[in-house]
Amino acid sequence: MTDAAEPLEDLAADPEREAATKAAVFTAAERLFALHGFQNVSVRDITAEAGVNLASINYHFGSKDALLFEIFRRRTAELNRERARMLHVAADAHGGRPPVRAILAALFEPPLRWSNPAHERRISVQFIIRARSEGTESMKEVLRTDVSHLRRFADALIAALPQLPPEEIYWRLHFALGMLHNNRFAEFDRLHVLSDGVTRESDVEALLKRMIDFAEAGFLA
Amino acid sequence: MTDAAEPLEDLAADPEREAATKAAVFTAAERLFALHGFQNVSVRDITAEAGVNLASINYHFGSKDALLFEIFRRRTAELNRERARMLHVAADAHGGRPPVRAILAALFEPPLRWSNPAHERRISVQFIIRARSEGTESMKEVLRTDVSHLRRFADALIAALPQLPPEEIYWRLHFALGMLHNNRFAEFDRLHVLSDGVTRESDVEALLKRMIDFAEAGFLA
DNA sequence: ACTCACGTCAAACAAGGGTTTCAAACGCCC
DNA sequence: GGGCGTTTGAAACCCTTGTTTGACGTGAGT
Repeated sequence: MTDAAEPLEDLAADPEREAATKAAVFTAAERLFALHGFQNVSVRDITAEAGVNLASINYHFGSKDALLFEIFRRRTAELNRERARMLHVAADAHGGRPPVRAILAALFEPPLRWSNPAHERRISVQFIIRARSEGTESMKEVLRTDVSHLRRFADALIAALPQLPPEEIYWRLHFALGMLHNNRFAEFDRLHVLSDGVTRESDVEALLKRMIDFAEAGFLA
Repeated sequence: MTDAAEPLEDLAADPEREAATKAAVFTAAERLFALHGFQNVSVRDITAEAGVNLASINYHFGSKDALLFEIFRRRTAELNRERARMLHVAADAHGGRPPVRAILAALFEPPLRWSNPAHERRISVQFIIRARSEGTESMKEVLRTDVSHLRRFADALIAALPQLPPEEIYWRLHFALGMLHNNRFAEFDRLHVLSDGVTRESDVEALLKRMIDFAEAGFLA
């Protein structure tokens, strides 16, 4: 098996000699999984794209599922950290009770900004979104039970909207997340066809504002 | 194994005696696909659940993908038909220009009503939602290019909101659909954990009202 | 120079997948 | 009842998959 005390520091700035092929596998896998789906990518596809040997995945990660899970773990952790940071900043700026709009910004901004075509983490966002619908059982288990991250946002919204019953808040948060998770390449394509090219997904700043406007109105209804 | 050769529900318009096993395969496949995902269900799983021979799928449908596509075709057609009907009724009731709320109701009501635990088509809705994220290439092709159904709703919304630029309408329709497509079993589970059991997905009427309230406010923002 | 841990490589393995085959059984019509 | 197209049954086929194996190369430590 591999080592148990895994250095879970970021792989972007890694000690290049020991983890060269491991990093190559990681990035190639993330890319292929995000583009074609988890089940439609074989370990041979990944190792071919990364230019490494077939056995590398099992040697460095243990199994294909473990590799998947490690990508999932790292990317969701990064996303959650950035979201929590923004929520914290918003709380500080508003005396501990940020308004709905600021909470929604903390929820939407990180994934949206990262979806910018020029951003290095664009593919990571697509990977995370995909994990939600086609993830393995262990990933779904995490998504289902680890709600501590989301609870912060729910609590902030409950504090910002004291006139609404919490049940209503939970549902509206569910709706807002649905809006967000629908931002997949395939859905953009459909929208592009429907609008005859009017909609431009590449303008993420405009999209972010649109999403926040829509969701804020929904919360304040 | 179980009483599988029982479903005498006719298959829309089939001579019922010859298609007994075909119908059994159809319903078993829809159920398993909706519950466990397309790639996680083998033809052996389906034929075992249906209590028919392994070769039945290839004989009656040609291939596993063709079976998938036929279920997809039929269920989306049914859903689109019902939606179009409701939109038509709403248009008649409002002199050809139904308000936003009526349009959203036509969009949300059919899939939501069918999601009622007691409804026979509950599983079909989950199947359709799944097709959007894990469908085969041919299914995605249909979803991407066949936008005639959705165009009716977009046009109705544009007529109902003349002060908004069409681009804005398209995006908000995209958001509304995201809200809807997020209604998967797994997401309900997560919401259930988060809210500590406060939210009840079984109350589809309340959920429908909540969704329409939220989306209407977003459109009128 | 020897050792030994570590990474890499080609090859093979075992399992599961969808599909095909062909004989047997069935249903219907003359 | 006999013929004939259709459906079912059990078995096999063949390909892809993830994983494992054991040899080989490398490089630092003594």
